[in-house]
Amino acid sequence: MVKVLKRAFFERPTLEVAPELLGKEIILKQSKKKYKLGIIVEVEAYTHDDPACHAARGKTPRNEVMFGRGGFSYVYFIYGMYYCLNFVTEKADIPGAVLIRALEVCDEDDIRVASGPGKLCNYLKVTKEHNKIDCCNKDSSLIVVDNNYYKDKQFSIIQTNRIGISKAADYPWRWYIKESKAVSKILS
DNA sequence: TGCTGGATTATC
DNA sequence: ATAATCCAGCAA
Repeated sequence: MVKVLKRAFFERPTLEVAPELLGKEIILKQSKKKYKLGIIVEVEAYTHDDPACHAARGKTPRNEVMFGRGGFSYVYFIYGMYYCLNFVTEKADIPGAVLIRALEVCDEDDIRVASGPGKLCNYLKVTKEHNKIDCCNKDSSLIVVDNNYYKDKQFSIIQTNRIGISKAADYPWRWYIKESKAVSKILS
């Protein structure tokens, strides 16, 4: 039984949603019978009053989806070669999103094939075509479900600083699962 | 219209 | 430490 995360899960304060996404499972449908799965083990939060947020200086064609309802995907292209996957949070007109930074995969030889925001999109084959998908609709090609490997296990969450940004670098808005070997980078 | 730098990653 | 490689956002 697949339990797709509901709109109400995403339409809450970004800082509450972000850590709760840890341990949830992303399912991406690549074709009729082909799926890619991954458990979220690392996230970062970006809010409306956050200088590092793409939506900080108003609505643009790129960040438009962040101003809509929660539960939609926000995918953007960066550094000329990578895509990043986010889930929109908060109710309509309040921009906010959670960047998915790492997934743990079970059916691959390399447990770190999706350990980084660019690598995970490469693994799932996420592109700009996956922007603005309603992930609360069970028929969508991209959904987040509550069934997962960590669900019935004891796991601890580490909260620390975000990675790779210059603005508001001191905000402790990155969370990851301590026990996972697929976390992108452990700061010491 | 032109320029700058980025929510990255692999490699030197 | 730096190259790879595009394009959004802003200045003019």
